[in-house]
Parts: sequence; structure tokens; C-alpha cells
Amino acid sequence: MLTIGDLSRATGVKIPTIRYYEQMGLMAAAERSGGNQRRYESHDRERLSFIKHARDLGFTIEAIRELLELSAHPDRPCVDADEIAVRQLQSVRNKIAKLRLLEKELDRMTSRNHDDQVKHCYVLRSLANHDMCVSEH
Amino acid sequence: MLTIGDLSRATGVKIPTIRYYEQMGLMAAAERSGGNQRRYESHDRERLSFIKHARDLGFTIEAIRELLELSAHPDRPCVDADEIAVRQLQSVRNKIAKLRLLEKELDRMTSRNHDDQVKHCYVLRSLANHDMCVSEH
DNA sequence: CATAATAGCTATAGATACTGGAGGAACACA
DNA sequence: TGTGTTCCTCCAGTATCTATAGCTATTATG
Repeated sequence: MLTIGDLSRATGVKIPTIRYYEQMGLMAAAERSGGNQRRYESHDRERLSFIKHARDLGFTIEAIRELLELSAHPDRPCVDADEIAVRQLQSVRNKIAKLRLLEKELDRMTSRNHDDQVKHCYVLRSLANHDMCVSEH
Repeated sequence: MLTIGDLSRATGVKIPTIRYYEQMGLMAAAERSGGNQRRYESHDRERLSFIKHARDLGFTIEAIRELLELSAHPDRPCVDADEIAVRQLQSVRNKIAKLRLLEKELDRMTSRNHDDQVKHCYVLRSLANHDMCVSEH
């Protein structure tokens, strides 16, 4: 039997977050000790590790709920899980593409900024005037 | 004189968001019509465009507050604005680096997923087992 | 000028995914 | 039995909006 603290140390998920996942229904309501403290088993640790890993990969709570639901039904087609992961991959690629554009603009702003007073500041002028941008973002 | 709707259309910032910026002190409290509706001038539009542009580039409200404060004092050194932009650039580069790792993992998960039942699903197995990952993330 | 359509107002709650604190109870160990 | 650590619930706060309800103002049309 693990306490919530044990579970937290074992998975790297903070205690309030574990309780939050319980509230959100991602983790089943834990059994309780005589004194009303949560007690866990190793399968809870595995489930929480799964959740943590998926969160680290940027899956939303909703997506994780679906993935957990899928893994509870071994005979369902794998395509469903694949679709969720592909969606996530696309969202990650979208974010990267957008951030690259921002990087380009910020790099331009900061590298051309050689004046010494705010009234000539390239950064501030760039922010005030979208036309100075080199790309759509 | 512009209504809040005009300002919204001119800048692409939604009406509740404009009111939110006023509440946060990024926009000055607008003048009011006889019937208590907000009325704006063109300098408000420019300020809001600045804010929008900075938000699109991922600056936080706090950073924008500093940038606006700086541009109100033309004699202050430009370095201060530069520092904020460089910080933002670094944060963008960090995010890109992290997302690239996620992309790698998700790509691995989805491209090797050729089985047809959840019980053999590579995506779900990968999420359950961090050791299958090719990189730290 | 009367009415209708559109746009605006405030206040409050919800979304997202947690995080932290207060005040008190339970547990582990000597 | 005492002491220190861990746990409990409840509530509030983070950041950045977004949406709803119920009401009022303005504008356009006939």
C-alpha cells in the first residue's frame, strides 16, 4: 500500500495534482485508511505514470481520458489511439511552426537594436508597426 | 470617436478582451458616452495594436506593461526594452527545443503503430512505458 | 416619430491545468 | 506518550481570456 506521498515521489506528480486528477475522474477515488487517508496500489502508480507521461507530451486531460478509456478495452481498434496521437503530433508541429516565425521576428528585433534611447528603439518600433515584420505570424 | 466594436474590428481583439485589458490596466479607462458606452480615439487603437502584436509574439501581460511603460519614456535606455525581447526570444527557443523532442516521440509512436488492436498498440505501450522513449523530454 | 435590430453595459462564472495556504487530524517512530 | 512529518478538506489564486444573463443605448428604417 502506498500513501499519496509515496505515489507522488514514485511518479513525480505533485500531491495536490494527484488529488486534482481524482477530482477530474482521471484517477479512481482511492481507498481510504481508517483515518481517511488515501491508500494506493501499484496499478495506481502505473496509471498515474501513464497520465504523467502523456501530460509531459502535451496531451490534454480530455485526450488522456480517451486514451485511458481505450486501453481499458483491449479489443478496440488501435486506430483510435493512433488518431489521438496523430492529432497531438500535428498540434505540436503547428506550435513549432508558429514559434519559428516568432523566433525570426524576435531575432530581427533584438539583433538590429543598436541605438541607445527608447525613442529610437527597434524593438518598440517593431511592436508598434506590424508592417516591419518579415513574415505573417 | 470609435466604439468598442470599431476598435475590435480595427485591431482583431475581441470586445471582452478589450474590457479585460482595461481592467488589467493595460488600456486606460475609456471615456464614456452619455449612455455610459466606451468611446475611443485613434491613439487607443495604436496602443491596442501594440498590445495585440506583443501578445501574438507571446509576451506576457506583465512584459507588455513594462514595454508600454518604456515607450512612454523616450529618454530611457533602449537596452531595457531589448532585454525584455531577448528574454522572450530565449523563452521561444526553449519552447521550440522542447516541442522538437515531443515531436520526435510522437512521430516514433505513430509511425510504428501498425497493429490493429489496442492490446498491441504502440502508442499506448509507449505512454505506459517511458523507457521506450528515444530522448529525455 | 415609433419600432426593431444591433451593439453595448455590468457582474459573474467557466475554461485549463494546476498550485498553494490555512487549520486541523492522522500516522510513524522512539 | 510525545514529537515531527504527512495527510485531510476547503478555498483562493494563477494567466488569459471567453461566455452567459439580464439589462440599456444607439442606430436604421418605415
